[in-house]
Amino acid sequence: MFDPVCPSGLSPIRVGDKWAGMIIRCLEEGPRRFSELRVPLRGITAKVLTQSLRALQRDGLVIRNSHAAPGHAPAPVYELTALGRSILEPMNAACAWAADHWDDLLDARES
Amino acid sequence: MFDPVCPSGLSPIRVGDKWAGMIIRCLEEGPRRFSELRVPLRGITAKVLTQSLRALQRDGLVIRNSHAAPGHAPAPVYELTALGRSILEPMNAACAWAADHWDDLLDARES
DNA sequence: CTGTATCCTCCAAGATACTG
DNA sequence: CAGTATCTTGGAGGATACAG
Repeated sequence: MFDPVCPSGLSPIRVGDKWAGMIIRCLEEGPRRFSELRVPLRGITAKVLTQSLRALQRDGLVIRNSHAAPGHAPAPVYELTALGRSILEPMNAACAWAADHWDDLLDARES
Repeated sequence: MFDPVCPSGLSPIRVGDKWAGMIIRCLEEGPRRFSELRVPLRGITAKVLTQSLRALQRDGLVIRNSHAAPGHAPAPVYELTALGRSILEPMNAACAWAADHWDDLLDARES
């Protein structure tokens, strides 16, 4: 299990629901299709991915484009909106914090 | 209802559990006692405040000091650790983002 | 492939009552 | 004042089956 907000799991900072941060990370490098998202997000079910994506659309962070080419099956792609890209900044700040203080967080838990 | 991460409620960025961000904000200006925290955090029950505080202690963000003076009842105070204060930085980044994009978030929801 | 429809489980969070 | 002890519940999230 990895963390949207960096190394993995311990950071108290979250973005949206359980998967939202990771979805945003997956869309960072460009538009992706439904099944492409399911690969890095191992373990997510179709239902939950749909739910998270709908929530991100509702909040204006992600947009769904239905590229229907004639003679082809419709191939919708999801991509970040400008708003969605803008949230990468605070996410990266959170990520940097988590990386900087990883040892402190680990120490606090085990002691 | 207000938001740990700024204006109020809509921001997809969260810190810890439901109350953690707000608790951290309440401790920003100095140590506070249990009952002092319950005032700004209106509606929180003793049980849930205890739980959140224990989680913050476990993660090393908050420390509980039991100032027992002779002849007085014990008066524990909660305060941020250095680690706890350090998380204010990414929280403020998230806060700034939320403030900057408040209108976008509102527009996305209502349309 | 891209979903929707059901059903189920678990747990965060609240209500309430009680204790040192 | 500063909690602990129970009980309850709404909803997030997962499993599985089915659909266009």
